[in-house]
Amino acid sequence: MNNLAIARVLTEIGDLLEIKAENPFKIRAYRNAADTIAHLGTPIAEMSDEDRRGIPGIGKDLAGKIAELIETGSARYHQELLQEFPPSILDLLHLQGVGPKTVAALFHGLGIRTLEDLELAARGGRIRSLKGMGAKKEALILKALEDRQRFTGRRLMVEAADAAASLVAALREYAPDADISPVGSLRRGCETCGDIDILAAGAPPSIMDAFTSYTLVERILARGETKSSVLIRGGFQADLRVVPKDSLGAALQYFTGSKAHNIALRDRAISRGCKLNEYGLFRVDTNEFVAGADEPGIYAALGLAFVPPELRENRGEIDAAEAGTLPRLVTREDLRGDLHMHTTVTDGRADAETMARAAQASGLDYIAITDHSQALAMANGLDEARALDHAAAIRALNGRLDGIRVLAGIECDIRADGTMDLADDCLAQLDIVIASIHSAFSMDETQMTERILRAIANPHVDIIGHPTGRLILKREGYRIQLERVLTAAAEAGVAMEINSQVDRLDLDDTKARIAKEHGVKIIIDSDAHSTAGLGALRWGALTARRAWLEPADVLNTQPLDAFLGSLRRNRTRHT
DNA sequence: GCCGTTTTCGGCCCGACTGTTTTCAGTCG
Repeated sequence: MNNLAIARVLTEIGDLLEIKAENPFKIRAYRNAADTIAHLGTPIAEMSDEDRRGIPGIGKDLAGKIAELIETGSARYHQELLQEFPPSILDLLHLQGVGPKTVAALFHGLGIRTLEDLELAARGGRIRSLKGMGAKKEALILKALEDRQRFTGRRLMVEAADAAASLVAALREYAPDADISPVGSLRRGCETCGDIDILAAGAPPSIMDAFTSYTLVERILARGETKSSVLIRGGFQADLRVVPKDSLGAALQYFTGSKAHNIALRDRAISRGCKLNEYGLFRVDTNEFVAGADEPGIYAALGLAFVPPELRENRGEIDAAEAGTLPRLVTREDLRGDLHMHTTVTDGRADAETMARAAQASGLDYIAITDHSQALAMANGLDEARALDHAAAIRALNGRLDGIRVLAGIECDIRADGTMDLADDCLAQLDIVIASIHSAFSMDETQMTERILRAIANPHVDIIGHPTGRLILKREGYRIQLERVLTAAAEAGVAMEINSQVDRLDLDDTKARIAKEHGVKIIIDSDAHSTAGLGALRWGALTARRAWLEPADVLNTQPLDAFLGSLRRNRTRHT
């Protein structure tokens, strides 16, 4: 069983326990563990029992259940719970406005087991026969069933960012003196977002009207003095919170999350005789306001260095903030070059010169043109002769450009057997080579690992492109033994890419962090297929920040000469 | 179920909004 499968079982146990009205802290323990394991990076199946128990939030009991899952593929405790409740009942729990208490009442009171049962009962007016439920609740449930398809699940960060930007612009126009900004997972730079959270500090109460009457609002879920929720066209839920200006910092902290980070921070507040909420940090005994006007003030009052939003996942950042060892995170502005892009010679939409001028305008000092190799026939991939002609044309381009340097490279396919799609003497004549997999995804883990190891062993390969091949929300990455790949890359001096395409972000944050721990250097690049595509670097940089990367971890933060010198092909060989 | 330079037992984050209510439980983030 892999980490995600184990996490799913633990989450399901948590959900079932909640319907059973078990101890809420026990439920939290299961969910915490599920979240931790889902983001672990290394396969928990390969860890020793002792190492597993060293993971925060995993104790004797959970370690036992995890071992049982790995050894037998299921857990007795989980199966026992499923004897009590049919698994289809969990679908009910995921409806908007339906929680564990409602699910339990529906199941025990009316025998409702499925979404179909629920719809029939609601239409038949039978829900209102239950204690604490009325006609409105019935209507709410029917709405939730209706919205289920359109408004469930997470979406790509870029879609949330776009939707949030228009909404924030509209609100700022309404209340120009207020501090209005996106918070939540969007501010943390998460690769997907489930909803859009917006904070308005110092806005007049009437901003709620501006919010609920925003042109794209389809339905109002809640409307209060300080908090409202709406569904907007395109499938997002958006929440607006209003606080006084004095509470700006506390509210930013509170609504940026994550939940796990906030719980840990409030724990810390309690241990220091304080209480932390969205209005500020207060002494419990005197109710004295300690901090809250600005966000760094909250962290300082708790004895912590300011934690950048991207790190707030309770993955070690609080200890690091206490010890003063937080990284100085890389920024988009630190990037001097972009080493992966395509032109009209293969499947891009602009020629090399247009791409170069656009890159220069975006503040870059150097780029590499890396069109596809021949295996990608549908993209008009290059054979050796065309690749070398293209390289000559790219180098000639430098004579017409001033202030930006263009490198001649290739994104060369890694064939199924691990050999490169172009001959070594061709690759040797280029300035930079990215090796990527675009075919035969469904190999087993060992074969796929050997395939990439063979590519790393080729002395002309500088970078492994989108190393796991995942497409966010669409396709899981191919299965590889990441540790082996990273160890080999570190030894060979091959860099790993963070591909900035919004549906790739590959390596992802967790894996890029592990790469850094293995001493592997990272290259953040856009994989642009048009001039607009160059803007994607922003998302790659966010992912790198979530991976705790500093400028020194990222090769293309360096000036051109130093960058070239750090490429595998140009490094002095140690024998 | 986890966790402990106060604790191996007794803690475990916090507040807003809704609906069905005469004071609050349930849900959500």
